Amino acid sequence: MEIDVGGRLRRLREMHGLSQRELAKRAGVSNATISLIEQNRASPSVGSLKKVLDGIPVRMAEFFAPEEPPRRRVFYQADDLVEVAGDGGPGGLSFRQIGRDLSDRALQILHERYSPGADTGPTMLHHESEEGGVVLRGRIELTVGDQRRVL
Amino acid sequence: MEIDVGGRLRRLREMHGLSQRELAKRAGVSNATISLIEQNRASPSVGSLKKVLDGIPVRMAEFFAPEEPPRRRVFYQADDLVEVAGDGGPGGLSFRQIGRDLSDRALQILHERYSPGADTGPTMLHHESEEGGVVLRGRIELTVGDQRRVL
DNA sequence: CCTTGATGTTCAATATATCGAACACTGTTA
DNA sequence: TAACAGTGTTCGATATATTGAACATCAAGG
Repeated sequence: MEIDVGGRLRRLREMHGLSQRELAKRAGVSNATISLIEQNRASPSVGSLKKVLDGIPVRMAEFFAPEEPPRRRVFYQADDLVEVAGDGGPGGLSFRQIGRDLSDRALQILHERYSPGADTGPTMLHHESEEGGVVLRGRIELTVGDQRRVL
Repeated sequence: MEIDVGGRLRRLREMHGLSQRELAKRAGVSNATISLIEQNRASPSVGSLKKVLDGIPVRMAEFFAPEEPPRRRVFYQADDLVEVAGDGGPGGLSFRQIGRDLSDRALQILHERYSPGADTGPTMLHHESEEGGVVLRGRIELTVGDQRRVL
């Protein structure tokens, strides 16, 4: 997934009615730098980009925030599943989450795998929401509140 | 206004349980690069930073967003599975529901099985809620709104 | 004790970003 | 016409980011 840094910068600059030299002066960089960045002939350092954006002014998070997610993602491939457990390695547990960004979702779905003997530690996990699941293979001991079962 | 890129990267990396070398390998950069960035001894190019963040994974806008995205956690519980599809027979489809009484629940979980060639009929199923799932075995064609995919 | 494997750091070599100065082009004006 | 002031681009020199290999440290076994 490429980011058209140059294109975004050029659009922003022109939107604010600035020439490359004006912006360069405000940002404390050379006009050549801005030209090269806008042509994507150089990938600016974070520090430089920050200086340039401060001259417009635009904040970093704004700059990288997509204008609008073109379309809500509905389908995911097996390799789009995001490992959200601490250790994804073959020794521990694996929680693979459907979708990367859940910020506008009410539902989180995980595909979980526990190696034999693995557990989630001595402290109870807790959250303000409902939760349910199906054991597909193997046996697991589960504690919910004061109830405990092996499934 | 300075941005502690190194500190943020280090915190993110450790939060995900990755070593500098592991992350470097995923990102396609050298471990030295990550070390220098985390010490703020180098201001990475946006191209490099993008590669590194993709290895975690974290998006640029997230990385530069001042506030942290809310984290959610999940674990699970089990019960009797209740067949809720019309025909539970060996010829059609099978929807097995977690839990018998959903009257005080916000969440319904189903374990679904489709025989080869089975489908849900010509009329779209619809409901006012969010829905998600994982294909465990086989291939299925899915239509959501105007998007269609074979998973 | 001595390995082995993992960690993060440092260093010289190389790739790349950035600078200052030139270039080419446009429109304006004398 | 010539001279000028503005634009964006390109070029060689320099600063910086990035690399690959080394280094130092620590924990686990033998």
